[in-house]
Amino acid sequence: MNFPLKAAVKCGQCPIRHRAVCAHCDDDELTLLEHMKSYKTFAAGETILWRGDELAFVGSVVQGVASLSKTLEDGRTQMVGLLLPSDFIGRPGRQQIEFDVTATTEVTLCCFERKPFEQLIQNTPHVAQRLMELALDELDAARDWMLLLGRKTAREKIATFVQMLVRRTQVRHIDGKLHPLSMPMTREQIADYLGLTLETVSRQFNGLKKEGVIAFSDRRQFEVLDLAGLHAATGDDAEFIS
Amino acid sequence: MNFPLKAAVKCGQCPIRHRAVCAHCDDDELTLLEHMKSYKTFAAGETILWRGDELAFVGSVVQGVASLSKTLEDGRTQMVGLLLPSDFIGRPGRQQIEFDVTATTEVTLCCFERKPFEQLIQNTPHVAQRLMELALDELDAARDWMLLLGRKTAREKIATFVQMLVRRTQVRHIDGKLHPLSMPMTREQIADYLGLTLETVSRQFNGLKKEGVIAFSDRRQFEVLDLAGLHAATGDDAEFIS
DNA sequence: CGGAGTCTTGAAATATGTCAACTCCCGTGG
DNA sequence: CCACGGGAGTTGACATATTTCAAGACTCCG
Repeated sequence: MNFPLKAAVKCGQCPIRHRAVCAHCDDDELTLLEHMKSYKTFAAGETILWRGDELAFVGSVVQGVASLSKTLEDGRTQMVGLLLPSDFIGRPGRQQIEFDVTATTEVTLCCFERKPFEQLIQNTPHVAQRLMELALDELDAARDWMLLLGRKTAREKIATFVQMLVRRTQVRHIDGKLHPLSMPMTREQIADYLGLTLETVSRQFNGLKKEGVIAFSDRRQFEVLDLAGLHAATGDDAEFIS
Repeated sequence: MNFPLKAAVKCGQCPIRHRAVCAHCDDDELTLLEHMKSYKTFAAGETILWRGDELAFVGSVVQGVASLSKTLEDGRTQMVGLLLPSDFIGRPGRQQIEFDVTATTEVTLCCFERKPFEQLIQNTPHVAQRLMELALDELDAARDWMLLLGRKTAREKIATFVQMLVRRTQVRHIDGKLHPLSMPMTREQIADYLGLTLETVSRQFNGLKKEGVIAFSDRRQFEVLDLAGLHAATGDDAEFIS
């Protein structure tokens, strides 16, 4: 982790201004936050927080991807959350977290010290409310993931994962074909996210490739050729696709 | 569902008074709630809410067990939450839910109409705060369940499930042996909760029985003979057992 | 007593994991 | 510039946990 830089970017120009914890803030509130915030950057693979750590700071992901993961006695691990830009780390009233937070790619966080931030929440309903919304969104995502982990086949898991990437990284589509996307994680990380092994992940990607649903340029760059085919491969009930 | 009975029980004597959404309320606030609430009872197996339903009411589980579940196109289903007494159904700002809510046993709910309840939240920070705490608790539970679904073996899943029952139903222990507990669900429901088939659930219960970890009196009544053995069988990291 | 739902148990099928070899890619250092 | 090395990814053969299919046992209730 490099040294915390004091507020390099004005909140007004921040790329996550309208989606992060500050989304509902007015200008006055934004000024308050601006004085409290500092940026921290973590290299890919670096651990941001360890399970059980005293939570010194909380904050939003500005750039890059971070992940939450849990580990069993014998080392098996499961990702329990993927944090993309605008997602928040740390919760009011929790001094510690029961999972590791790791930088999956290089990550930039907009951090606040926990104590002052919690005081701010008391008098800033806009922030408290947004925090609630973010928590509920995470809960929804967690429940979708439970369905995936408990009941989907390897193929469905991979298709769902790709579909999520498409949704969460805003991309333009040109006649049903999507602009190139990049996998923000290694096969092993994907495996830990989907409850599979990295070999199975590799095989299923190649399965979808052979069927012409996706195409790889690079091992990390791909595009979706058949969006309908992708949806069909997720196993989800079509009636409820959002 | 029987007819809603108007506030049969005084909040002061309510069994979930100190844990439900009203936990932090003072007497005045409680009086407010008391005028809004009504009880509804659902028989075992009855559906309380369908996925996609307009959410007319929200409320707390007073008695019994309800479950949240999601279903795939072809009918595979996964429980994504188990609601025990004091747990809350419905979230501020959400008009609908994206899972089915079903009564697992006979369930009594303490209900509020959604619209008035949401207004009440605005002026009652005690309720809003408690709602946040409950949501965060659910998020924690969901993440533990993701680890279970993605990475645990059938045996570990069953052991974890039993452990959860022990924790969530307060029971006295007598020299490491626990008073009889009852399974609140069928083998099939347990299977849907754990991402297994009912046959596997049955086999694993019998496995733990043969090893003397648990003992069944009835098919639904059992006791834990070896609490340490149970913990060991969950696969969880001992250092972090709470 | 009969029947339906629930649960158990067994044998066979299969999806995914495990183990191992090999390729590809990229950066480093001589 | 090339050789080297290591991490990441692929592919194959085999092992196995869990599912699937099927039959039968138990239990409650009309």
